[in-house]
Amino acid sequence: MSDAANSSQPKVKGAGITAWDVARIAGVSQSTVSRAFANSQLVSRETRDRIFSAAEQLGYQVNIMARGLSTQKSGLIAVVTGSTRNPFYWDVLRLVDERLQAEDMHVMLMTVKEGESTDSAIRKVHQYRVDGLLVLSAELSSKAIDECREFGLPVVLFNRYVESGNVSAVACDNVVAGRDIAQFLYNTNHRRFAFISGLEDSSTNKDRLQGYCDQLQRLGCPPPLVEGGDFTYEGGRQAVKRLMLQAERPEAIFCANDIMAIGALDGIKVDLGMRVPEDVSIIGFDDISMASWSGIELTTMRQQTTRMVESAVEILTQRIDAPDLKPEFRLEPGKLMIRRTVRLDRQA
Amino acid sequence: MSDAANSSQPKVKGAGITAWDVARIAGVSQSTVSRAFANSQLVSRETRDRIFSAAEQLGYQVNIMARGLSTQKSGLIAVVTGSTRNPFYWDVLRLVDERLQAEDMHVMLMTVKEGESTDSAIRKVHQYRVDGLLVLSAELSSKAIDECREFGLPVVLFNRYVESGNVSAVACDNVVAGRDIAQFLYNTNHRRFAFISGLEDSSTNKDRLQGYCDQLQRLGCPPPLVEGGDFTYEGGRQAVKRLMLQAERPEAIFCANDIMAIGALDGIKVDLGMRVPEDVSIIGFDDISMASWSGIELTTMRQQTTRMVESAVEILTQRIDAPDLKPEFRLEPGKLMIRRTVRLDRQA
DNA sequence: GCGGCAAAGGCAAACGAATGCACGACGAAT
DNA sequence: ATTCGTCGTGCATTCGTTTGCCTTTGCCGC
Repeated sequence: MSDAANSSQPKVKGAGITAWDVARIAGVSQSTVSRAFANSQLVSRETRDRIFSAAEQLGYQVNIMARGLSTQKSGLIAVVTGSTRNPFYWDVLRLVDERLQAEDMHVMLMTVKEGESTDSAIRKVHQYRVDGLLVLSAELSSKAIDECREFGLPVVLFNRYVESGNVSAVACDNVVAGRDIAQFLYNTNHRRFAFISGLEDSSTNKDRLQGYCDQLQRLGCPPPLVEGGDFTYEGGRQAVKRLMLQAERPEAIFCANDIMAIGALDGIKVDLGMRVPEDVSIIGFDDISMASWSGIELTTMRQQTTRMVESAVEILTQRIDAPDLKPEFRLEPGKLMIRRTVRLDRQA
Repeated sequence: MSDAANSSQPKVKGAGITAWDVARIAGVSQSTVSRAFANSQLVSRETRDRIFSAAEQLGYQVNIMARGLSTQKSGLIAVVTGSTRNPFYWDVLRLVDERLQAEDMHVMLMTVKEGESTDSAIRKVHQYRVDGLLVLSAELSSKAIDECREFGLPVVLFNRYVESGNVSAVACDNVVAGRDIAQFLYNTNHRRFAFISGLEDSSTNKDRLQGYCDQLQRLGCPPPLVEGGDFTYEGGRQAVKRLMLQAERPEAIFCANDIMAIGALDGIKVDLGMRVPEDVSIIGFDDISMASWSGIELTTMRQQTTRMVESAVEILTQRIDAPDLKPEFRLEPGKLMIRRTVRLDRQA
C-alpha cells in the first residue's frame, strides 16, 4: 500500500535525510543540528527539543561515515580470530560485542584463515580506519601486529602476548594456573603426569606448560610426558592413546584446552576401554559450556572471560582516547572448577 | 629506534596519506589516483604503475569512509544474532565472514540481547549505512525487519522467515526434514513418538514439528508428545524426564536441535539410568561438531551450512546491486547423519 | 590540411557532518 | 549608560573520495 507512483517530497521516511533537512524543519542551521546530536552544551533546551522532534519526524539518523570523515573515528573495532571451531571464542565474541556496544562502538569481524596471508586483513583494518584492534587468536603474526601499533592503532591481544612486551594484552594467568593445576593434582596424590599441548608455540600453551612443569619440579616430581593435540577434539583423542600406551602410564593428564580434554575423555573410555578418573585423571582449561554437561563433568580451569573482556575493552578504549598510554599487560586469575574427572581420594 | 623528535615530512608511513599525496608523487591528479584504485579502464598502463608504486611507497590505503560518503555504500553487512550459546552460530558466522570477505564486504556484528529492545540495533544499522542485513536469530521482531526492508535495505533471514513472505530467506527445508525424520523412525520400527521443542513460535521449530506430525499422521501413528526444551542443554535434559515419566513412554524422541538432544541423552543416561538407543531413540538437528564426538555419536539432521551461507550471501549481494529484485526464498535440504542414538534393528 | 574521434586525464562539485570563528543578544558589573 | 562576558547560533571550511563533464593530445581518413 502507499506505493503511489511519484517522488516529489515524501520519500520513504528516513531514506536520504541529512542534518540539513532536519535543520530546515527545526528552523536552525545544520551546525546546530550537529551539535545537538553530539550532545554539546552549546544548544539551548528548547532548540534541542525542536531539533529532536524534527529528527524524529523525518527519521533522521546521523551518517557515521560522514561523521567519521570529519572526526577520524569509525567507531569500529576489528576483532581478529582464527578459524577455530572452539566455541570458547563464540562466548568471548558475544561478550566483546556486548561491552563495546555499551561504549557505542562496534565489532568488525576479521577471521583470518589458517595458513593464509594476513596482509589483506591488515589492509582492511587501515581502509576502514578502525579505532582499535582486538586479537583473539594466534593467526596474526607479531610482525603484522607491530605494523598496526606503529601506525598508532591501539592493539590488545587476548590470551596471548608477544615477547617484545610493547603491545597491550590481557590473558588468563596461565603460568599460575598451570602451577595450581600441578599442585592440585599433587595434593590429590597423583605422581606421574602428562600434558596434551595445543599449538606448540602459542604463548598460551607455553605458559600453561611452564607453570605446570615448574611446580612439578618444585614438588620433586618427574617432568610430564608431553603429546601434541592441536587444540582439537580429534587431536586430544589421539594424543591420549599415545600417552596411555607408554610403559609408565601417567596418572593425571592436563590438557591445554577443554576440547582436547573432552577428546581425551572419549579416547580413554571408547578407544582404550578405561575409566576416568579411576584409571587416569583428566583436567582441562577454559570451562566451555560443554564442560559442565553431565555426560562430561570435566574438572577444568575456568577462564574468567567476563572480567577478561572487560579489561580488554577498557584498555582499548583508554588508548583510543589517549593513544600515548603505555601498553598494559593484565592477568586475570583462573578458577579451578572441580567436577568429576580428577580422582579426589587421598589414598594412593 | 627512529623516534627522532620532529614532524616535518616523514610522518609514520601510511599515517594520514591521502590520494592527493599519491597524486603529487606520481605527478597526476587526484582523480586519476581514484580511478586507478577503482580499476577504471581510463588510466593508461604506465600511469597506473606509477600511481601504484607511489602508493606503495607511501603506504596509501583508500579511506573507506570517504569512499562510502561518495558512493553511499559502506561495504558492511550487519549480522544480527541473539545471545545464544549454541556453537552452531559460531560455525555459521565464520562461514559468513569468509564468503563476504571474498566479495570485499565485511561483517558488522549486532548481537541483540534476549529481552531487550532492538531499536538501538536498528538505529545502528541505519547510522552505519550498512549495505545489507543478515538475520541469524529470532530476536529481531518482524516489525523491525519490515522497517529495514521499507528503508530499501536488503534483508536475508537465515533459518527463519516471516509470514508476509516479502523478505528473502534461506533455510534448511525444515518441513521435509521433519517428515524424513518421522519416516526414518517409522522405518526403524518406532511407533510411539515425542518431540522436544525449542522456542515454541520460531518458524524453525514450528516447521520441524509440522513435518514430523504430518508424516506421522500419514503413517497412521498417533501424534507425538511434545515438551518444551528452550533450545538449551538443560532444557532438553529436563524435558526428557517429563516425557519418560508418562504412562505411555515414547520410543523415539526428535529434538529440535542438537544441544537439546545432547541434554536429553544425558538426562536419560544419568538422571533416569536408561540406555540409548535400547530404551529410547534420540535424534537431533543441526549436526554441530559435538554431535559426532564419540562420547555422543548423535544421529541428527545436518544443516548444510556451507550451501546455506553461500545462498544467503548470494541473495544479499544480488539485491545490493539491484535493490528491486523480488524477495527470494531458498530451501536447502537437510542430510540425515545416522550415528548411534537411534535403534536400527527391524524387529520391534 | 582539416574534421572528427577516442583515449587519457584534469576540474570541481557533490557526499554529510564537525568545528573554529564571528556575531548578536542579553545580563551583570562598573 | 558603557563595557565586558557568556550563551546560543550561523557561516564557511574541512575531512578524502567519486564522478560527470571538459580539455588536451594524437591519430586516422579523406
